Amino acid sequence: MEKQATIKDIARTLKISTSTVSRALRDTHDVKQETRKAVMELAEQLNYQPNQLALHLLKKQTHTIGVIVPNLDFVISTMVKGIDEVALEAGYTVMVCQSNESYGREIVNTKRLMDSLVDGFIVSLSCDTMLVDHIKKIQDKNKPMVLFDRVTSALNAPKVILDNEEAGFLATQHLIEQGYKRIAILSGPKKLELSNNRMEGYLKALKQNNIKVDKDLIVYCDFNQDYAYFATKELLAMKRRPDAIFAIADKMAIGAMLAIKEKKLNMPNDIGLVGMNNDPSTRLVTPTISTVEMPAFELGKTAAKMFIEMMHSDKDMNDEQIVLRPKLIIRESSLKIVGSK
Amino acid sequence: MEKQATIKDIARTLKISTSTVSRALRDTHDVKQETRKAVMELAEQLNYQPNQLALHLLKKQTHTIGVIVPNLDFVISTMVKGIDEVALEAGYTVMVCQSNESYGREIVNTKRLMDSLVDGFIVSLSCDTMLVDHIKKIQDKNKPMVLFDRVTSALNAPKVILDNEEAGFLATQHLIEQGYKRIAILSGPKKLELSNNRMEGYLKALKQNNIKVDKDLIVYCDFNQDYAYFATKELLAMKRRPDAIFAIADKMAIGAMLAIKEKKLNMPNDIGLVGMNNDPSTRLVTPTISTVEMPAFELGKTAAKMFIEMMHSDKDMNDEQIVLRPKLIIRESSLKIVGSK
DNA sequence: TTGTATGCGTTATCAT
DNA sequence: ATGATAACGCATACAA
Repeated sequence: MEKQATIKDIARTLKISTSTVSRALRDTHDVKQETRKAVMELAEQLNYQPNQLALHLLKKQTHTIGVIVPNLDFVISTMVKGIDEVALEAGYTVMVCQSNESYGREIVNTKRLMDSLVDGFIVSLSCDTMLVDHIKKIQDKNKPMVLFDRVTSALNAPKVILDNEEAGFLATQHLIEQGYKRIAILSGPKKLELSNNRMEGYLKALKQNNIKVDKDLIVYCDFNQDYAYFATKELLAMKRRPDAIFAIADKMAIGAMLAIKEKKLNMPNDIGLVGMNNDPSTRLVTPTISTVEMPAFELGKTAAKMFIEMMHSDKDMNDEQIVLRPKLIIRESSLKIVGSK
Repeated sequence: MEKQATIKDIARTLKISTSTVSRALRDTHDVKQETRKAVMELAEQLNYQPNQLALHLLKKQTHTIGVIVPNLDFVISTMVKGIDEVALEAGYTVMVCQSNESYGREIVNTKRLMDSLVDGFIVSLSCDTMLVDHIKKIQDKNKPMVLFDRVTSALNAPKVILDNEEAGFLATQHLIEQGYKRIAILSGPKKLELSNNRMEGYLKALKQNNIKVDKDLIVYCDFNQDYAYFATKELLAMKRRPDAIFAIADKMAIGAMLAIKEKKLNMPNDIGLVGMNNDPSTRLVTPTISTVEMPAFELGKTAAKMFIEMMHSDKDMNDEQIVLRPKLIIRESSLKIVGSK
């Protein structure tokens, strides 16, 4: 309806200067009780709200965090919720931009937010991202930035991640303990370090158990159900097919499950399956799918806390890295009851 | 690294006035080729980027849209993706705030964004929202606002919604055609008009088929799997239990499914089930769950387009309402093959 | 074609 | 205790 009232309006009406109004609105001292009261009352009456834009320009900060994520699937939106929670409490507003797994989109988004809109960034890389110059630009401008979940060693920045090697190890070791011998891995895009780390956990488990690595059982896949479905079909068509599959994301595990069912193979008896992320659907399908859970909400919160700390301190935090622990959740798809075979 | 270069820096270096620089950077005429070229080159070299905050203050707009959503589940994040797409193309940046289905949180979020941070809002209400004064305030300040998906007639604003009555009708009519007689509905919170509209579709279908309404078969439920699970258990414990259930959201349908399976009832033979939203998990479970699909991405895009139109025109659009059509997807949970009983 | 002055809303510095 | 003024970075009406 009406135009937003400003300090000037108050000053004019009360026939005092804008500086006095400004002070009355904030300071406790240096202003007469009487004036202060008058100002407060009029402000209330006019429903005065300080113009944030003016403050932003003046203070050169916006109290806004740019959050760049590859998409908003279950796990990531849980992380975002964590970021949100901490940010809100610290007085920050969050701008979430999804890059849709596109490198180009990620660049556009960071560029747009960079130009004085946000104080800093919390970033998780898209699958598609190879070069990280656009991220380096953030650092060049001295804006605080924290990487989380999908990080890269090409960037020297504070990071909050899952212990992905441990996750890969847990899943694989579990399959081995259940008696599976030929364990395939559906890994993610090679560009993502997270894929490689989970794979290293897989390799480590094989090695510790003296199982020879079979290159044919290592498949690189997109984070995508359909792709995983086709990849699994191929795996199952091998002369010596795998007797277990570790998919490094539940979306892919679901794709694998569909291929396995189509082939009329029984889980866990004919073939074992473990996914990762504890996506709600893994509990709903038949059989239920074992998975490695990551503390997504906690991870988001931690990233935000780290960001806030980085904002408020001036020490170099680029070497800091917080690693959270994954947790194995055993369900039907990989649990061979003793003697059930 | 270095401080961001400003127009002043360029002016000083080139020994010309800031206004000339400003013009050279934008206008085509009114500036000598020579000067223009010099300015452009120096700007390039200094990596000059206009300070958005200054522009915001000057123009009194931010080219930012505040998007308030109750959460970021599958359907909603699909809608947000649609909003994002259109907004980006139109040169707007999107600030997504999830209210977590909390009335209080919704208020905090709108308030925070309102204070000169965004040019307007695209809003979907939280389950919990009863009063809409905080939304009315947006309108009082003459900020464009579009409601989508979860809307309320308490607000006079442009709206983009699904034809929820039609959705309810489609689902119920389908169940009736499959021969189900005692059809229960798991409806959502009464506060949400969307719940009531879907329910009206349900009632309409019953009426058209001369089926008497049984109040015991109408259950109000939270949008939540667990709640639906317990509600369904109660329904199934009735002396004359329903032989079909329409859950107005897939999350609830999943809850219902779990209760049905626990009771060892067969879908679709002993009992039929239809959900709504076409959540990916409905295709994964056994049996697959019939559902009513809404064009979520399209709905988001439409809302954003409407918002942009509202920004650029000054005609009163408060009475506009765009209604999108739902689509029934029949799957195993409700399809009785003829003679299969 | 270019420069000067003013303003967007606020706070901080320096007077008074 | 309060006021005048400058500044944040930019655009624009008005002069020249």
